Amino acid sequence: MTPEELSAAITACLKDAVDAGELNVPAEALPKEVRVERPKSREHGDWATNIALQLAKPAGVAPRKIAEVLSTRLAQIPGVSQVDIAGPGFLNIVLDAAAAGELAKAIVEAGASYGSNSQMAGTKINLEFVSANPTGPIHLGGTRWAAVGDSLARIFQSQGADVTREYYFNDHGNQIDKFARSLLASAAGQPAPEDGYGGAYIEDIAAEVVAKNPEILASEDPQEGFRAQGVELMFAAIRASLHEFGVDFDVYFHENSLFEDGAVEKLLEQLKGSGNIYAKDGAWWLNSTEYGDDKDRVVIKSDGNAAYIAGDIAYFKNKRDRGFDLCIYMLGADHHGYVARLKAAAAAMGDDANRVEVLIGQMVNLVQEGKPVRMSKRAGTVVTMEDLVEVVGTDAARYSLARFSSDSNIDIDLDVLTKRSNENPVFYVQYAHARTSAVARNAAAAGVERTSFDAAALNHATESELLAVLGQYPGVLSQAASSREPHRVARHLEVIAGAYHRWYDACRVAPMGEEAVTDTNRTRLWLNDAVGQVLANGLSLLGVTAPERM
RNA sequence: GCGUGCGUAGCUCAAUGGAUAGAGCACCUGACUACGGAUCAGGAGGUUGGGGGUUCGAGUCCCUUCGCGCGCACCA
Repeated sequence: MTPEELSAAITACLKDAVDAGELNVPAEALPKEVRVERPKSREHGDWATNIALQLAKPAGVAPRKIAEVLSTRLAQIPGVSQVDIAGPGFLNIVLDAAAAGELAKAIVEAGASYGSNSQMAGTKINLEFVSANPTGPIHLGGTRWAAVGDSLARIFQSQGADVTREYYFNDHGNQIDKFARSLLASAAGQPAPEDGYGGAYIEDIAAEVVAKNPEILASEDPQEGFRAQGVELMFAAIRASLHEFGVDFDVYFHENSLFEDGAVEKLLEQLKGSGNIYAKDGAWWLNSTEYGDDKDRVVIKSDGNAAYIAGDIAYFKNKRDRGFDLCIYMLGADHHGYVARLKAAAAAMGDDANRVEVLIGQMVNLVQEGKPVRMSKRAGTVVTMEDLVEVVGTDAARYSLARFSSDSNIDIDLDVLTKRSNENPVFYVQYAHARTSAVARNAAAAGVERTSFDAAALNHATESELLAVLGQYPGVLSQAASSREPHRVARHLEVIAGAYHRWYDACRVAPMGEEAVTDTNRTRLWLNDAVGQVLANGLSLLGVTAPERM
């Protein structure tokens, strides 16, 4: 029995009790679904619910009274062996070993689909992340969004959503001009411009452009030549790093394309007629304060040119025209001022601002010897995606960035990265998976096969614990999707790995020595394989491999 | 100044308003000469920055205060 099944059964009991007049609760106070939790202490049973506490106020009855009414009904649920009322009114539930054990078989039979769901089916999501300007390699901050964003996309997909990963490729504007001037300066043997870009990669790209076009410095507009080809090369390098990192975008959207076909101008003309845009001081303004911005923003400058935000509006319209129901933007904390204006951009189109969702993630800090280190090219403390992958590998890099909540700043210690990478919990999880493979190999060698299955044989304390955390996995995925928090998946895998290691320590799968193979051996193999399956499923959502040997 | 996020064990971080606040690392003590010791068992380590409030119940919600990060352009 899974927690979802138990939850559904309790919900039905509650409805029956109300229908039978045993409880007087207004219909609107009844939850659609009763939440079932795993108690921290084993003394509180396998599962617990606080439904009686929640209904006490609307029903106007003491919580323990409600608990008493429900407990007799819950005890009738097949598979439930015991129901206790504890504390202020918690209902603690103990399952039959057999009912709990069935899960092992169900997981193996579900295979890669265990944990999947169709609750987001029919939702077409545009998930935009990274979107770093092609003026340099991807830094640690962008690397974090690559790991988190790609995982989130995979988690959405596991819940049935239709997800497009999108990279907004900014190739229009003066950041790019600075980049082009920097390349030109480097090729001409001059120092980098005042506000330009330095660093070895500029020299490399400039040299590559020159190698391909020996005459470029003497051409009519060398800066334009460096711009066009430099951006191309830089972008190819970024794509290669991302690919190496296991992140491939479905759409690389060029900002330039919004301007080339006059879409922005056309759009601006339309917007002048909408109620969300007004003229003042010779410019046109968007009423972004309506959406929480601290001031309105200029859309068309007094010189008649489009301001940056005009591109955002056009881009949003473009996404909606492509059929996306929900446009999610993952941005760093240095862009949190954008939330209101992106929502205002949607509203300016006459669209629902809730079509826009902005996820703000906090920064990655570098630490060395306990002290913060500023990223500085000069000091050699810029850490790029490639650097990170080179030192710890893609698996450890992705895992260590995805296992933290995006709401927290995270500190990455350069010393830990370079010297003690095996401190990363990814190895704990991967090792557990490799161990399930080793156990399966040994079982096969001993003649243990998944022929018979006796759920009641899974009655050891570590087995009850292991089954419980495996049962929580689908709920964790669902919550990770709805709260947009991939780190929950990683944390839960660590819990499963821990429970597995403890079980391994206590319960053998293969028989010892000359002992005969029993149904217990076979049943435990189901459980072992179920764990391997769940760990593999979860790791794949994080873009991390599940090795059979380490 | 305004906005926003954060503050939890020595360090890095968890904890859909639930019961005794948890892991990893570091430290200490142990484990089957039987499926891989990248493991397991145990110990020590906390006034969840401080102070109020709401609630049957607060690390979590509200107010206040302190500290840190980030942002506050007719730049893109």
